[in-house]
Amino acid sequence: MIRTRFAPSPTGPLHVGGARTALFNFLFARRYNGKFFLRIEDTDQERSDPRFQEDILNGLTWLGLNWDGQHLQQSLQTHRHRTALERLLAEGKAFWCAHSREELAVEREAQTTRHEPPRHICNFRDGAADSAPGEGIIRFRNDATGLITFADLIRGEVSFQAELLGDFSVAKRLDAPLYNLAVVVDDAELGVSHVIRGEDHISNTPKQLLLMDALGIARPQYAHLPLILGNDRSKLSKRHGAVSVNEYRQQGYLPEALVNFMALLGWHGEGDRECYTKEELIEHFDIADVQKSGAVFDTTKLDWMNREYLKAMPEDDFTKAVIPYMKSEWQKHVQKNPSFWSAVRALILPRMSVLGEIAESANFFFEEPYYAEELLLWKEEQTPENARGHLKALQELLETQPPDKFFAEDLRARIMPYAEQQEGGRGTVLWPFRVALTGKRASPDPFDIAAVLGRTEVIARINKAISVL
RNA sequence: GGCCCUAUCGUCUAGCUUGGUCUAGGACGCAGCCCUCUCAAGGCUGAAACACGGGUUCAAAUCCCGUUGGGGCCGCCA
Repeated sequence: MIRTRFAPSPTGPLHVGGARTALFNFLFARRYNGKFFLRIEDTDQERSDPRFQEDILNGLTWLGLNWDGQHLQQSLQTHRHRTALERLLAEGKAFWCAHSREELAVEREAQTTRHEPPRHICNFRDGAADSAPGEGIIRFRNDATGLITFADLIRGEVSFQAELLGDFSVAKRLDAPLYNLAVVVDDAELGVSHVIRGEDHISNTPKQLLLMDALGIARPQYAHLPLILGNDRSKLSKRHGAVSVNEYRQQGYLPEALVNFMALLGWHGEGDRECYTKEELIEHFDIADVQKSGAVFDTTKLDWMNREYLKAMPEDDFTKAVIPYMKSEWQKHVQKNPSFWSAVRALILPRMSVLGEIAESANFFFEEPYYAEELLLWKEEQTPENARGHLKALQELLETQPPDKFFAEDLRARIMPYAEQQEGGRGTVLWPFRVALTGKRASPDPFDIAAVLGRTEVIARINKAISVL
């Protein structure tokens, strides 16, 4: 049975790199009807924060990456870590090291200047007289020689020289395990069959392998995912901009789009297909199809993908999703006027990448626009007098337009013949018309907008524009 | 500095296992055209890549070696 896990540390909000790792673990487990677990690695008391844990859980839930059973809290497992440590100590496979951080730093620096591999071969490893149990930290006594090799599902065979690892640390105290030890013990406890994690963990793997051998734990399969990169091709981090899942959620990206996009960062299915639902991803995902090299997180493609998902969304779902991004007055207006909203939606949808843009792009449907006089003038050459004349003509045409014939096509049929005849072209009429309604350089077609706004409001806005000129 | 990973358009990638069908395919973005009062959407067209050098071979993006570039890790963090 396939068993995977996502094991984030709650030292920051869920970021896209972590989310992608979680996604691949999730897909792999679901693909083979296995289990996907979530374990919070909160052994670092200093840096762990329950608020980050909250953010991680929320983010995964929002993305639809549901894990099996209750999530695990690593800090609650320390009795198991302790048992493992005591066993290693008793068998002479681990020892207490009393070196200070300063001493270790000096040693490392000297090794670097001598071009030697940085490692700590500890002189307390044989239980030197001046090292007392309980003093300093616990290290693994690394007597391994030769190559440590493991098969990576993505990269093939990966080997390390055992001697280069030195006597690495495994715990600060008996009840304060360090990462490598905790991971090994907890993965064994969960029965994890496949460790799927970021490539940045590849150099931890030989240490974990050594610990597993010492503890008599069977090795899982490994798959080290390529890293998600920033624009400068270094590991994606805060300085690259928005990296947390929550930030994307707040901007109005859809979870389906983000999942689809993240899946394509390092994975590619058959043929030219780009769009996959979560279920389709589960069906098609194969760890062997994962790319080896890092992928830049380029949000322009995410924007496109989000637009595709937005356009494909059922109307009610879209409404539900976008409402939180509107002012409360707008929300009320939408709820009271379903046909109005339906028309607005059709006009703004093709112009929208993320839900949060609604505040900017749809304001004129809900509020009277403000604009500078010059904006009403079509190109530089139109005079205010000319524009005012056209607006007055529009006003008359609209006032004589029957209120029940105020659809976009009626208005077009009524106004276009007038606009066509004008010397500077139809723009001299249509541009001031559109600006009077929207106050914007860029917007949907004025006839469509006028039909949505209704006769009274349209005439009022034209009058206002006339008074401005 | 040591170790490890990696290398196809600007970006995400297909192709590499089983050399020839690759004048290297798709998507995003970009440019142009159509549509058009504007901005989108939509339609059409286009520019754009096998890091380099050696081999092996009749033939290499595909196999081998080397170089260079990029990245990661080197914690009493995870």
